[in-house]
Amino acid sequence: MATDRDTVLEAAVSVLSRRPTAHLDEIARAAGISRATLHRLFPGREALIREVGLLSLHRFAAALDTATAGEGDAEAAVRRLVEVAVPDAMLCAFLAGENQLYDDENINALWEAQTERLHALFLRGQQQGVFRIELSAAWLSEAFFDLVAGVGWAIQDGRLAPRDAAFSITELFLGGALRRASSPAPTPSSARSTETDKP
Amino acid sequence: MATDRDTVLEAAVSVLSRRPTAHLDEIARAAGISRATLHRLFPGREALIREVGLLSLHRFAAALDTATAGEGDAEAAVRRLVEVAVPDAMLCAFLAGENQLYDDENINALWEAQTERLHALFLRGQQQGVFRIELSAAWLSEAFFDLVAGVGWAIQDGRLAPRDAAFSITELFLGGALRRASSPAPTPSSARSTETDKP
DNA sequence: CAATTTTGAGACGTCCACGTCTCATGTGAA
DNA sequence: TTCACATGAGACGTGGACGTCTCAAAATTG
Repeated sequence: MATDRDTVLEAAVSVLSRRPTAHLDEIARAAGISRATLHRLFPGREALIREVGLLSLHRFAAALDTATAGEGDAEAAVRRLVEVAVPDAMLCAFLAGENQLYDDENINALWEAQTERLHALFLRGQQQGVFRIELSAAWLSEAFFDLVAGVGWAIQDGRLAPRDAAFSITELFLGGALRRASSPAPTPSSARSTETDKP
Repeated sequence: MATDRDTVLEAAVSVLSRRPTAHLDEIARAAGISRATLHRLFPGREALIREVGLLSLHRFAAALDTATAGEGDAEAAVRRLVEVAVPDAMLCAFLAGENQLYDDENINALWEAQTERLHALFLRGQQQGVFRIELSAAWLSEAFFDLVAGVGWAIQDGRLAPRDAAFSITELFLGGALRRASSPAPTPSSARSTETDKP
């Protein structure tokens, strides 16, 4: 049963995303198995968190695939991506917290690749004229991933209902990222000047 | 020199926010002091991270204070808050990652208090009619903090220029949170229904 | 039912980070 | 200069998590 490993890994994520220093006992108990079995599945702690990272990255890559994030209207692509990525939001939360501390070259390359795909999506949206250009595509990618990760944490802690997650992300993010048809886009230079409160 | 402790704590944040399992050697080196001096300043690891949490919470509370987040127009309050909170974004990143794993009752109470202040700000904005009501105030608080934390990480990793941080957060977040004057607000129920891509 | 495999529980030994100590060096004040 | 104090470097003991092992119980398979 190859799915058994994934089940354990998902349980590990739910623990590690909140308490990165959790003992293996705790992770094993969260997965419903004994510490011995955990060691039979994964040689050690290092291997475990490495596989957790890989699973998370593969899941996110799969989300980008099934959402066909690289094709068509960028706004629609973002909506699809959110819908598909939210179930794995906790894995994204783990990635956001752990970020780039892996020595594994393979993992870093995978991470870079997915980041690049996200970046390309928002860049395409800007070229299509649907996303604002005052906000850099890099920042849009960053913020998008932060919101997905935040949703993962919030759901785990019971602060957000899972059924509201996709709607919440989509509305908030697109509201800030989409270029409003009517209003002329403010230039970054004009907006950067320290604007005070109200006229 | 009371500021010495804070300097060390800030250095500790920059390490711990990215690698929560970092050894004390690493933290000491990041702070430019020896492990012995680190132990002289803080009795142990537990005390260190506890004080890091306290510093972070106090800084965020101070940001809410100096931004007078509890008064006046909610939109202007958010703009002020972003401007003041961004310099301490890394501390928020630490809080976001560590979240609620403290046994200390004092810290948890402090955390709850600041969360409540944020929540009240967005609730007030909704009552004033400036913030969208389809997005719950709880979610707005959550997302706001996530973005600030994300900016902290991004700045540390050099993915975002510090001078762009406040503008990026403000524009993206307010763009999604502000109620657009013209368009009628979509109801959550209508929006929740699985909307496909484009008509 | 019998045989095989898998799992859980527990007992070890090992290793490393932590906490404490001492001592030499460096720094500031008298 | 001299003294008092703080700091850095290093050694040392300890505790606890980790990794490995064994054995009994349970599950699966025939």
